[in-house]
This record gives sequence, C-alpha cells and structure tokens, in this order.
Amino acid sequence: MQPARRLYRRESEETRRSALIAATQDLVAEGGPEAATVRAIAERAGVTPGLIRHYFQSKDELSRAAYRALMDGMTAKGADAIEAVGAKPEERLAAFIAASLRPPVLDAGAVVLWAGYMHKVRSDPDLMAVHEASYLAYRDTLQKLIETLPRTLLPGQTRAEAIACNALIDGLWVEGSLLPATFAPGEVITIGLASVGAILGVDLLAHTAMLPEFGKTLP
Amino acid sequence: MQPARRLYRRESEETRRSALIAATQDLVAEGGPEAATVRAIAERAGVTPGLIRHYFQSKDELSRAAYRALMDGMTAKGADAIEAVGAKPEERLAAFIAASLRPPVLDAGAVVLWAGYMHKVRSDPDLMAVHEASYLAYRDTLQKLIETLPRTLLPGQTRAEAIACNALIDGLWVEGSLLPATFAPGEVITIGLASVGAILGVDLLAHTAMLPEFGKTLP
DNA sequence: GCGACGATTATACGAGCGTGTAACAGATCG
DNA sequence: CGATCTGTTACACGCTCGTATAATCGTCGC
Repeated sequence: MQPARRLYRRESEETRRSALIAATQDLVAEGGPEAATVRAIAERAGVTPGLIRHYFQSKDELSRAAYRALMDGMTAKGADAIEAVGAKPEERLAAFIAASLRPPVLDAGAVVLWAGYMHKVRSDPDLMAVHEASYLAYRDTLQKLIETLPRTLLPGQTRAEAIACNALIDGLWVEGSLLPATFAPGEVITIGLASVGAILGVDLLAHTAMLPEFGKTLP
Repeated sequence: MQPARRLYRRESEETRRSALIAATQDLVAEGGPEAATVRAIAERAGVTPGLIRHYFQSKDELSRAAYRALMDGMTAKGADAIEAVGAKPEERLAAFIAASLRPPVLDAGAVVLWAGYMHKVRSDPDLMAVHEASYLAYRDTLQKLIETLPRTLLPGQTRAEAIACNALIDGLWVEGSLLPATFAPGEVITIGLASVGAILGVDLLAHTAMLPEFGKTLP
C-alpha cells in the first residue's frame, strides 16, 4: 500500500505569496535568518518546500520580497498616522512620531527582522534600493513636517534636525522593541516627543490629546 | 608520493584565540553571520578548521567570544575618551559622545556585526547578559555625565534624558556607519553634540576645542 | 461529467555545514 | 640528541541546505 499523498487545496497566487512571505518574516523574527529555511518556511505556510520555487525564482527572491514587505508596512503605518489627525503641524508631527514608537512598528520581531537583513541590504543592490527609498521617504516626511512648524528657520537647519530626529526615533524604536520590560507603557512615546520637541524647540507634549496613549487619561 | 602536509608554526593560545575571533568578526562584518563558517574562519585566520575546536568547545562559543570582544571594544573606547580630557562636565560629555560617533566605533562592519548577532543575543542568555551589561554600562556612564552638568534637576529627569541621548547616539551610530557618504566629515558628531545639547539644555558645541574634529580648524 | 491544464506534492541530488577522531610534527627538556 | 608532549593537520561522517525534476490530483471550461 502506497503512503497517502498529502491532500491540498488550490489557492490564489496572492494568497500563497503572502502566506510564504509572512512565514518567512515570522521565522526570521523568531530565530534569525538561518531559521528561515525553505523547509521551515513551507511548513509554516502549510505547503511543501517545492511550492516556494513555483512562486519565487529562488529563496533569495522570497527573502527580498519579505524585506520589501516589512519596509512597506512600516512606512505605511507612518503615513496612515498623519492622515488620521488634523492639520495642526505639531499634532501631525506628534502623531507621526508616536506611530513609529508603538506596536506594530515598535516590535521586537520587526527589529530582529530588520537587523537580520542588514548585511543583505548592503550587498544586494536591489535591497539597497528598497532600503534607501524607505529611509529617505521617512526622513523626507519628517523634514517636511518639521518645516511646517511655526518657527523662524536658519538655512540648512532642517536637514540636520531631520537627521537627528530620525536617529532618535530609530534608536528608541530599537531599544523600546528589544527591552520593552524596561519601559512603562507609553514611556517611549513620551520620551520621543519630549526629545524631538527639545531638538526642534517646540512643545510636542502639549499636542497629544488625539493620541490613544494620552487622550484617554485626561479627566 | 604523498601530498605534502601543510607546514605550520606553534603559537600561543592568546594569539590563536584572538586571530580566530578577529577572523570571525571580519567575516560576519563582510558577509553576515552565514559567511562565518568554520572553514572560512580557519582560512582567514591562517589555520585549518580543526583548530577551532581545539581552542573553542564549539563554533557557537567562538561566536559568543567574537560578540563579547566587539562589545568590550566599543565600551572601552568610550571610557578612554573620558579619561583623555579635563574635568569640565561639558567637555567630558562631549568627548564621550564624539568617541561613539567616529571610527573605529562608527564603522559599517561594527554595525553589521552588531545586527548579525541581534537574534542570538535574544535567544542566548549568556549573550543577553553581555549585551545588557554593555548597554547599561553605557547608559549609566551617560547618565552620570549628565548629572554632573551644572543644571537644576527635576526628580527622575536624568533617566529619561539618558535614554533619549543613548537612543540618539545609537541611531546616529547606525546611520552614520551605514551611509557614511551621506554625511560630511564630522557632521555626525556635530549633529550628535548639537542634539544632545538641545535635549539637555546645554551648549556642547561650545566645548569642542579638545576634539580632533574641531580643535585643528581654529585659526 | 470529463478532459486538460497547472498548482502542488514527492523524491532525489550535490554541495556545504559543524563535528569527531586519529595521525603527524614542532617545540621543549633531560 | 632523542623522548615526550600537545598544538596542529588531515580526513571522514551524518546532517541539512537550496535546487531540479517528474509524478499527481484539484479545479475549471466545455
């Protein structure tokens, strides 16, 4: 008697691709890049290893897709946050910062995933382009938000400020994600808003009523 | 005729261990963790693969030693910088920050190495201890330097400030290392000093005469 | 319903991995 | 100068990796 062949359902290309990408991201986030083998990815996605090569030319292409999806997802969260609030410059900047410092962006898995791909980003021109696009888009959004603040500006000032604020947010993102137990709820956001405010000379903590971390604690 | 057996010299344990550790760090920095195979490490260190197991119980132990050496080296650079300057609080803080934002601490290889080990740090209690010790030592040094500044303090203020400054320096370290072409020489240090100064309410850029990046440009 | 298409599985292959073990040879000491 | 010790090499083993290819069987148009 033959061993039973595995039963399966046909799924759309979209479904399979996103399932494989999600499985890859989960495995890298949990166990680092070396845990994301084709066999582990397939098992996590509920398929057999061969199917990966049916939807992706190689495992490397799946890896690239997973990184792309990570970066796209994170930048999308920032853009969403800006759209959800009013027109006041301080409010929009505060919402943008807060979105980067709360889940799902603030997440240990996301940081490990980001870190795990760092060397591939440096060696693969395709991934480098994805990275630069995300990075510059983020910094550009930040710089534009900074420029709308009601201040008197010196020439060339906002570039340095955007770099500094970007670095600060990145650093808090890493530390807040990796050592969440070290911080009180919302503390990372508070520190981020206070520090960015200090760098820019504006009081962002006075414009937090619309943030879920602050709005509900008012009497 | 037998193939010639490879010639070799006996070396001290110290020499061999550090050579293997350096080879591991170089390979991870260049090609990520998966490039640091026992065969590649041995070749880079000028020995044969078997010798690794003579000095380290396993490849994992060598990996841990390499990470430990990285973290020790970076924290040592910060301590050195403080000792090399005078007693003025602003000067000492500025020297500490600058040391973290110039080579050899500011280095793409160091960042890729640090990132490559991130998931192992999270899963290996031994490495986690190394990481926490380094991280807290750095933040503690920073906080003590902040507390010596001539300011009137609110209770609990310096903790948040140290977290923010630490995050800012970390973020600049990553970005300045990965995209060095994006910044003018010394620009990362200037931005770091200006931003930390803004967060703390002191002018650190007025105390940079003893830094190599600034001292020599004076008339 | 049934035939054809192709999404999916099954299986095999070569390469490279970390590791264990035995033989060799450079240094040291009497 | 020869015996001993051990740092070092050499080699083999089992495993897992990514990939290639052929067989299968769900699905959909007719």
